[in-house]
Amino acid sequence: MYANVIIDISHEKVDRPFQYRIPDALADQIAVGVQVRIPFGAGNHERKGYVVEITDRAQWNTDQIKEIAGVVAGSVTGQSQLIRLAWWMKERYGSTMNQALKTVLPVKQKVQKREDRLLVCRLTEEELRAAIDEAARKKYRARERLLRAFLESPRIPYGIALRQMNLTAATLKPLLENGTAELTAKTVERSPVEALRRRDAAAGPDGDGRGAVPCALNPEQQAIADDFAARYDRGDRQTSLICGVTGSGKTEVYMEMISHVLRQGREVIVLIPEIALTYQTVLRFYRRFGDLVSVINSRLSAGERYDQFERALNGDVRVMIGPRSALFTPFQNLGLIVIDEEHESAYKSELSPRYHARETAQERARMCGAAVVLGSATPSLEAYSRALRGSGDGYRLYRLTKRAKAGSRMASVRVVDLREELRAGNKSIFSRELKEAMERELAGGHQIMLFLNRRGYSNFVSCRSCGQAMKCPHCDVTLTLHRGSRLVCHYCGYQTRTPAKCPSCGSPYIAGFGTGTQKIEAMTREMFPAARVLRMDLDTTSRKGGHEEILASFAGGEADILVGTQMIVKGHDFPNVTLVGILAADLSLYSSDFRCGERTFQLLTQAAGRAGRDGTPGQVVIQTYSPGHYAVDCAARQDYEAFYRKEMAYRQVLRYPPVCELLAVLVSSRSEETLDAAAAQLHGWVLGMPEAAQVQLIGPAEAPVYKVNDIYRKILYMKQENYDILVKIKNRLEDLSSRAEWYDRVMMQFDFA
DNA sequence: AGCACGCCGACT
DNA sequence: GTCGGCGTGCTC
Repeated sequence: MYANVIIDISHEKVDRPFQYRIPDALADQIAVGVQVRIPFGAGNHERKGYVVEITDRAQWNTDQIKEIAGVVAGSVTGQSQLIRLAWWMKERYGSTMNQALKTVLPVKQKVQKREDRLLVCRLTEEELRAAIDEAARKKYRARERLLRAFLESPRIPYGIALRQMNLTAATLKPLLENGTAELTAKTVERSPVEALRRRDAAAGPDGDGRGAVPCALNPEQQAIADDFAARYDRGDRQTSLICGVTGSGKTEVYMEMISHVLRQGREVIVLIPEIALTYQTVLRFYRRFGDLVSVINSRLSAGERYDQFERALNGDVRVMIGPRSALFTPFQNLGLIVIDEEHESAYKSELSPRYHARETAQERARMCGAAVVLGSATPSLEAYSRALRGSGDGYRLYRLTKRAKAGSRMASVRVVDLREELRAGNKSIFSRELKEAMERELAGGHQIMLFLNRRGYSNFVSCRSCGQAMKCPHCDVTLTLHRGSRLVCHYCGYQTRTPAKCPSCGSPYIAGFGTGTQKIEAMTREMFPAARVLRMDLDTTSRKGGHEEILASFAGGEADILVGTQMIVKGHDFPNVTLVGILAADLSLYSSDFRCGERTFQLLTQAAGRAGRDGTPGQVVIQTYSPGHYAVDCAARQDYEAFYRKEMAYRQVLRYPPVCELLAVLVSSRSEETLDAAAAQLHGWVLGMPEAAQVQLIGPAEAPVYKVNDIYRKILYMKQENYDILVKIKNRLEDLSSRAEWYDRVMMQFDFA
């Protein structure tokens, strides 16, 4: 017997199967998907590879075929379906087979015991605060950070997991010696399900966990679940799109569908964007399905993730919840894939293969006869247009129009024109209307969320004399001002201090511009000194668990105002929030991405949905310089249909997806001349192809950020209704460029939008 | 990717 | 005469 093996080298030249003999001793261990050790090349160096096929036919001179040296310990067997999925991904997204296999097949890492010891603080709160002040005064930065972590740790009073912080022995030792802190042998649970069980021991799942007690659905929800079940039973596997406003109870419908599929002995994958994958979300599934549920998230180590996959393979787990990568859970009899918040951009991978979870889920489902259910309050144009198409390759559209909770009303939304404010002499970041509303709600003892859509816009420093902005020496972007006077490049990580004099004109008048969350927080405190303000952004959540801690403390009423970026608007329930302020709706509106209108609409709609969910009427104030823009206007009116028609018209005119397929070819090089030559040649090649007349070519033009890390970048776009034609062109370009003179000095990346 | 083979310049 | 530069080509 022979095994066809993909060698673990991501290079086009060796990205094809190599055939090896299976020694008798290994015959029972080798199956498709197994990782093997094989001698490779003239030096017979041992490398790893994936078995992708087993055959009794030698496709090579038998005397030249080498033997498999061994099986990599603990590799997964029998996932031929995932191998086929990897092949499809390689073809669809243009990666190497090796890269596709790596994303699809879990690899068993050394299962390192993650026995975190707990560091417990022995001080009272008062003493702790004093100790923090002292550390701050003496400028013991590491110690201050550690002591603050105690204070901010709500789960176990003043206890933190040791590995949570990068502690140096020098910091820790004095604290242990003077009795400030103590190390306990108690381990901290790493597996989210373990942690869940522990934290929810009292609540427990309803019923016995197997087909447990369902909660009552309203007639609308029930009708959808029934229709789905009927279709499922007669083998109809058309993709479903559930379109329902925030709070309309999509999750209950998913659970009913999941129940139905589980009863047929099949398994289920539920995809949720990482950012919404919180304790509360998972708890709902756990309550319904108990031990059948498992969760994976990015915080799990590779080994822990593997453990969860192994449990799925053994049948110990039958519902897997997780982000994009959970799609590759090795279930044997997968019956349903649910993708919640289908429109989220997190479903598109940034790494090669740059797959989209929605498309890949549909392919996986097709392979094993499973159904796909998508859900969103603001569906992607791709999904909604297919839902409107109906039969054929269209989706089955279900609508949830009522809010599930009785008495909850939609928020009232007001749009404030910031240009008017400026004309009226108000230069503050708070419009008069927002300020008044905030004062009113604070007086009423309610909570407020302030949302800053900061993407693509942040603090920068410029010279007031010559107007020159401080730029990264390696990239074509302005540097972002961080805490203190640190200037950071968000593309390459370059850091510097704010110079004392302008580097181009020598003027000492240098100042920060723009508005970041830190600044908003400071201004909020200034304007409302009595209010307790909490900030949530990348800086405050970078620490593990920081995200949930902040949300938990806000939900617990420990603050009146929460200031933050995108992450505060994603699927959290704060019953006491009656006012949501969107400080600058247009910040994401004018980027160079053709989806910026869609993103803005989704973000604003979601932010607006945060207010007034529990019977208390909610208000939303949207501040903007573009009150007339349809993305802002439609979001204010909570009118998805109107937005869809406008946006679709725009895509139609400019032939953007989903009207057309779009292929972006990103070429980059250290040398501008080489880049120009390569881009020009690519352009020429496309023009010379027989399909040239049918594709719309744009560029090559400089990429939105032309230089990153001292590497120059250009983009060439191609539009075509027929996806296969673009793939053909892509393959031909790859082939031609591999023989080009500049091949090893130019990077090429293909991305299907 | 890595490693061999192979064909031309400055050294014991 | 030989050691070593890295250009081209192959890997089951």
